[in-house]
Amino acid sequence: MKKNKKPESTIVDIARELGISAATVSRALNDHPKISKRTKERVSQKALELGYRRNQLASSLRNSRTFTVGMIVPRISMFFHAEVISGVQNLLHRKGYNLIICQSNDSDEIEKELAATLYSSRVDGVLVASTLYTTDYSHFDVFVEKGIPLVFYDRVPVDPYPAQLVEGDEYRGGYLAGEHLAQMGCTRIAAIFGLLSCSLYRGRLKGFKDALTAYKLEADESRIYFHELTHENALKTLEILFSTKPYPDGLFTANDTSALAMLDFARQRGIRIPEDLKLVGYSNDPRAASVTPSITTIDQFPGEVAIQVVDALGRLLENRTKSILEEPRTVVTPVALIKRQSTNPQ
Amino acid sequence: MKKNKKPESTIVDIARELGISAATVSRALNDHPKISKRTKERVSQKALELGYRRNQLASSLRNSRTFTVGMIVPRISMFFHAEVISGVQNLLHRKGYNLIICQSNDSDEIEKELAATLYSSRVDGVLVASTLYTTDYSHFDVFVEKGIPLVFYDRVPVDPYPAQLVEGDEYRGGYLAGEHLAQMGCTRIAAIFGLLSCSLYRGRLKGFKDALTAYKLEADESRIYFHELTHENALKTLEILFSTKPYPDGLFTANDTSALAMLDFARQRGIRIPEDLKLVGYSNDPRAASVTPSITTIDQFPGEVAIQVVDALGRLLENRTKSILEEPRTVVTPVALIKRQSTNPQ
DNA sequence: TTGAAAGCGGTACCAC
DNA sequence: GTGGTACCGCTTTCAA
Repeated sequence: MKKNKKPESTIVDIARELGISAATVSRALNDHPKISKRTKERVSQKALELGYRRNQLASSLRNSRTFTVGMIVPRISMFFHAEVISGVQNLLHRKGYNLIICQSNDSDEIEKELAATLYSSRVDGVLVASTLYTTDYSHFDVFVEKGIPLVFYDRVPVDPYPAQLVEGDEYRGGYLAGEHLAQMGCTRIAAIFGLLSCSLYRGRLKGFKDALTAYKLEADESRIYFHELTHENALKTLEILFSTKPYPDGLFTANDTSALAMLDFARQRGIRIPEDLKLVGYSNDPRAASVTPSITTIDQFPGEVAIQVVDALGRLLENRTKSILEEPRTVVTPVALIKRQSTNPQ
Repeated sequence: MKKNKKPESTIVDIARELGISAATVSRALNDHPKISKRTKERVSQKALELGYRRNQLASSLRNSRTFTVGMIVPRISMFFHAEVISGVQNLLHRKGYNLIICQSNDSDEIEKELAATLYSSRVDGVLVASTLYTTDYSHFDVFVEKGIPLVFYDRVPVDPYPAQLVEGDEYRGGYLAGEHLAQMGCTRIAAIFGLLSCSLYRGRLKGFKDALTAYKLEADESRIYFHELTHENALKTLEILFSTKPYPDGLFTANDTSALAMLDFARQRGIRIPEDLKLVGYSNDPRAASVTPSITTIDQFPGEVAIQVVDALGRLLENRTKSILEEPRTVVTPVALIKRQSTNPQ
């Protein structure tokens, strides 16, 4: 099988064939107002004929615009992130932007490296959901310094950082969960959160505590655990929680994976849900709806997050060309309590 | 807030400050063997000092290599694809490649447009899981003609196309499903497949039929349905399937979403699973494991698919630089039957 | 071991 | 309405 690579054709080729200048071809292809209709037609005709396709690299180099956005997430396959990425990609595509996707695998080392790569690629903007462990955000400084639009979402810097933020309403999510458990009559409410180095869990914890206080149930610190929210970790914690009576009668887990672990644990130990224990998760993972009992959880509306993220980015991209200044701003996206069987005693 | 964009520094800046030529700086940064150690040190020192970061655009334009791979999938958030993308991104990152991710939303129009965009971006290679409706693959011809590595996976061209293919073992998946239902004693086996315009369902159908034949159960065409595999469509079909007795006692659905629909339908109609009907899905969606009864399904090992895809691409990328020819080849990735409660009568 | 200069493909300013 | 030309930042051949 012979490999006969067709050569790439350039505007110069078109120009030569048509006996006009490359400048004119460029203008024609960009629908410049001062180029005659006839020339435009001849050019686009010839472009088609030669199979010409713009070399975006050359164009970007010249214009300092790549029409490419970089995105860093912890893991692409996490339900919430997959949904956000999907939404973001669709919205960006409509605006004519490409999306370079990177995952940090929750390693701040990798995150750092990815930031450097994205900068090298001269992306027009960057979207970041940082790792659980990022406390030093200085690897993003380069974008701030160069005025490159930077939007953090979901997991955002805890300390002030000069970039746009799109956060879920974590406080409200935590509050709704705590309130719901209280309203359903729980009095010994336990909770499992992720590490407080991450913005997410700070807000959820605060909301949760405030809700208990509001319902005259003081949050029992000894029943609140903090660790990476994996299935295994959850099982270990549950083992402890259910080692001494009185057992908790309510549990809030800051993700659905941990809530699913509780279901497994309950089955194994003969704990009835919701009769003996009421359970609330977080994220509205599809599995939460399909298990029996289905799990009450907090929806984060990833589609809405995507909209807000792209919106914030869009404003920055426009302002950049108009060189208007934009103050760092925080957008808060809604959450909602999805009531299901795990808290419903009938 | 003042916007004091730091200017980008280039190799020319470094050269000027050091009183050497840009050529030398370039070579030093690329660790060229003939540059003195001392010069290299001075250069990298100064680069750090000036906050220099390579402009990958300029480099790519010059070298005709972008170290960027484009990927087109139907929907990023579909479980299987999210997993593959995740794997692919991690593997490509190790090889020093970026990943531009695009979704066709199962529209062949969009797919066409995306192919053009990726070509314009001069990606070094392209990975595609095409739409359910793509029959004309000519929008990918440009990659073939220009010798740009092209790998189809999962949903691959049905007719011969000169590109690398990574396919799941659809035939075996269908066979395993049919065989399992037969072995569990089903005699009136129904099935729901996607449209046969898509490579996936052709293979699954054939395997399924062959299995039934092997077990002396002729596949009853009137119990086999073909349509887009959504929850709603499945419910409609089930309504028909369960409108006249004798009801089916086994059902194979070519995705898990449809199997989940069957569960809903069964609950609503008082059909007991697995007692009255045994059910097998496809994909090993996380929900299939968590529902009650849990659903027997076919695992597609997305991680393995990712490995094979990147492997095929990697070979092409290398061969391209060595300009060795590579014949179109098909890699088949394994599938496995995951037995669960929906087919287990105890 | 290093420098000068051409050029990757396209764009935009300045002329005519 | 169109052409000439410099230039975006980096690489590489050729020469020294």
